[in-house]
Amino acid sequence: MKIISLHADYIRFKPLKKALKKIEDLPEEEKSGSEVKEALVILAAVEKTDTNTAEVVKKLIENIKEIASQVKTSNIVLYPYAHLSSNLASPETAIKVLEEAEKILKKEKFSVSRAPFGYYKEFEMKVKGHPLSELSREIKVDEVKDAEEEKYDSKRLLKEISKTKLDASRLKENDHRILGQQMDLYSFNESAPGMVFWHNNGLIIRNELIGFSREIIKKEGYQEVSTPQIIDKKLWQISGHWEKYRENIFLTEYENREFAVKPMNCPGGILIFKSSPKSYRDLPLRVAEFGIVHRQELSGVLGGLFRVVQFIQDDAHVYCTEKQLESEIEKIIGLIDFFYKKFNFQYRVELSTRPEKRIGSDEIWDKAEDALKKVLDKKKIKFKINKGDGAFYGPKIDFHLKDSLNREWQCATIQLDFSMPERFELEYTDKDNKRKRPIMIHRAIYGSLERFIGILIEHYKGRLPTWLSPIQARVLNFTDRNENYARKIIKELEEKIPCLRLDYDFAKTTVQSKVKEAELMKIPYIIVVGDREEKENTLAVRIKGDRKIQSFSVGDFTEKLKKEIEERK
RNA sequence: GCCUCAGUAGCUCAGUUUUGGUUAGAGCGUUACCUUGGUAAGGUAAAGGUCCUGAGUUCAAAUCUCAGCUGAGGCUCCA
Repeated sequence: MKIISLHADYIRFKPLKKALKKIEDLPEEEKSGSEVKEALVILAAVEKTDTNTAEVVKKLIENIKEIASQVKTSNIVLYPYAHLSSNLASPETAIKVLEEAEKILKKEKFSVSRAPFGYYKEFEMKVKGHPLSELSREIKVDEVKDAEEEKYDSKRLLKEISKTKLDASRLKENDHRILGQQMDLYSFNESAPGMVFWHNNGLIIRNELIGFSREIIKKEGYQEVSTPQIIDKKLWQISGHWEKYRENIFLTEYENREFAVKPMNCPGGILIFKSSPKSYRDLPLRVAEFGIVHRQELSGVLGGLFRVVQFIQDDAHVYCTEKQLESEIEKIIGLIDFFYKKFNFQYRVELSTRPEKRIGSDEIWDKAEDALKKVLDKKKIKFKINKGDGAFYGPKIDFHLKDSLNREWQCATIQLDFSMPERFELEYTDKDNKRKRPIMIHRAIYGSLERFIGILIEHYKGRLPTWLSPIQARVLNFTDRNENYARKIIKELEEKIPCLRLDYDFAKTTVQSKVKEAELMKIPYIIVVGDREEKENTLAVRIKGDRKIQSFSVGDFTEKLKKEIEERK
């Protein structure tokens, strides 16, 4: 807000006609204008930046009071004067500020006149010539200071972010939410609903799964990329997400530009595709991204790791020609089957076909659906057809897995897409030197790492394969006498298997209690050493909960464990 | 988002309605000390509580009322 204060012998003003259409008519007594003597005239312009009107008014009053006491008058004239600024607030805001200021000044025993807002007015005044008779002031509310002044009590707020308490009354014993807590994998907090706080142990599983995927897809000829977390709204308008998916998108802003927190990875990936011209020799182009996405979901659908707001997709986009389509899909189905067999998952397949609202010709849809069907048949995969359930841009194959309550969750997905290449005008130069449009395949194998880990935990009842176990082996000593030998064993194991996740428990309690503790953490290899082992230079190992204890030489055990981890078993 | 249910110590739970009432209890875990043992809980002691948050009713609220948050199951939608 900008003001000029003028200390005048008198001011006379009279409204002539409305300058703004929406302004209400003046009451009769104001139509003839008025005259104020010995006045402090405040020419005022409220600006767009004056959003915190309460603070602005407060500061305006402070300024007026200060000047009024200096020039020794109590007659204030508030005079709207738009010409002081080129960045005016809305008339509503301006009137609000001026009215509020008038009210407060009157309470403080000033005599206040307010010239009508939104009228062309004629005015006449005689300004005194003393040093304080003409002053200009800029009234600014400091945003940072403003935030500080906002009253909050951090101790009280701390009370509000209590830890999330799980109601396990209807859950099975092997529910991932119960096991996740027992095995110290992750937690939730009400301050971030639907978002996972990964503890060290859980993050190990996530990283191992990603590592496994990286290794496999590299062999399959994939590149890997990473795209920004927030991207200008424009991109989502181009992709169509703005219309189709808006209510699920988190919005933010940066320097007066609207940004969307990405709900999907594809549009970002497409920008990489477009960053350089493509040739038919580049196709099929397989690009993977382990991308973090955020989606606003209805609060009632959230649940454990199965349905979350923030998750990582093992996403990939394959850009290919029509001819390559079938073999690419076949490859992806093979890949999904390979991954799911690795975990002994029984999955159910659905083929979703053209919906009523769709883009693309029937011919293309025929081709696309046929391609998907053909590959499924060829692979002898049983599937259910979900008529009309495809995406608006193409048909899809979904892979479903079951949880401990026998509910099905969609994990892997293969989606054909003719829409994005069109909207983003993707092109490659073909053999005949003509520009052609590639087809895009979206695919995810785990689907979301979160959901997949939830299913994994329940599937294995917490007893994960060794390569995924957060703690792969724990060394226990029988008595203090055996601690040195135990440390020697640890050193040897760590030297021979550098990536081994090994820990120990030398607590001065019974072996039974230490074994129990280790079993609760579902540690696959519990290595116990006592006088006997020390004497024979062996290890007594409890393998994957088996009560029959096996004895190994250190060398044999190391070999076995190393092999198992390397082969991801 | 809607319907139903739940939230008390790090974890699992008593206590909460019928009946609001002194300093909110237990087991496990933790810490200290004792115990030196052969594969899912060795002993003793101590520490540990925002009774989800806020407001209301009341002389008095973990307990009653209202609002909100989070979680669970279901509906609907998705990976």
